[in-house]
Amino acid sequence: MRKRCRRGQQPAADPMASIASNLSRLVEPVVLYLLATDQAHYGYQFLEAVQDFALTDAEIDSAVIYRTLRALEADGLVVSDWAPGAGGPAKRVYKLTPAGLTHLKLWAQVLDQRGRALVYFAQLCAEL
Amino acid sequence: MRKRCRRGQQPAADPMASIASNLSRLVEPVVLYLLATDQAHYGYQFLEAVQDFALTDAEIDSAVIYRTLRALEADGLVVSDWAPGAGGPAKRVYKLTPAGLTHLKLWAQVLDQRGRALVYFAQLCAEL
DNA sequence: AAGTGCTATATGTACTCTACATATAGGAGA
DNA sequence: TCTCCTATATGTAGAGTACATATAGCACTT
Repeated sequence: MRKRCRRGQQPAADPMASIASNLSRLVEPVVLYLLATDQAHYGYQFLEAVQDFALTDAEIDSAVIYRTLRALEADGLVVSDWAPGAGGPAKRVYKLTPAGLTHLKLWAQVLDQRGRALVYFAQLCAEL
Repeated sequence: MRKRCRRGQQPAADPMASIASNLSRLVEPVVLYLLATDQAHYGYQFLEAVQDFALTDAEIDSAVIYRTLRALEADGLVVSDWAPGAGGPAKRVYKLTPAGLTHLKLWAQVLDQRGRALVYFAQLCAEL
């Protein structure tokens, strides 16, 4: 059988997880939200905070976090500064810009709409 | 500004649409559902049926439909047969297999879960 | 001094999904 | 013949991601 699972690791053990792995990770909106609520301010911290966040149950890759943050900065949705490491290496600390907050609000509207559509679709399927 | 929009066409005119375009199209479950409910049986028909279906408001590309159907067949979730064209070229007609129906039910569970998470997340953002 | 482990950022590579473009072909009607 | 609608298919490129790897600071142990 062809590999249906973009993200490997599951040896077809859990079909639910295998399907869920095909959904977008939505790292961008979660990162923006965590910044907006002061729950995380630099890459390594997001790595832990995002896992707790239930938008996806898959483990988020650190590479994705770091690249997402850089992309957000390139778009002016966040800004960064280096902070000396407190008992460890230096951190690149991020702050949300006004544009970033606006962007998060847009994400919220889109995700609400999409979420309702998904629930509705699931209900249609359940009636089969 | 970097191109945030994987699917082009919007000239930054509608930021909502631009964000929504970053969401997965979820063509696979919709195709399975349309097959299960006898709403479509071949590629060109899915092309129209999928547009009406509100899981995504973006226009679905025909290439995606055809490749999705072939992939589903490679996995044994659907089977196909050629049917002579009624006033037009021949059609490759698809049927859902039992495995395909099972797969759709799994999709439904995953999407219900994900949908609720999205709505919840949107609500958290709205409280900002 | 060297080794281990945690913190922290970053890049290289490969794969999937998708957008957009293009190719092919049958049939109907002008 | 030309054009249009129906119908399937492939080529290519970009985005998002998984997995692997490289780097370095600091603390603690041996």
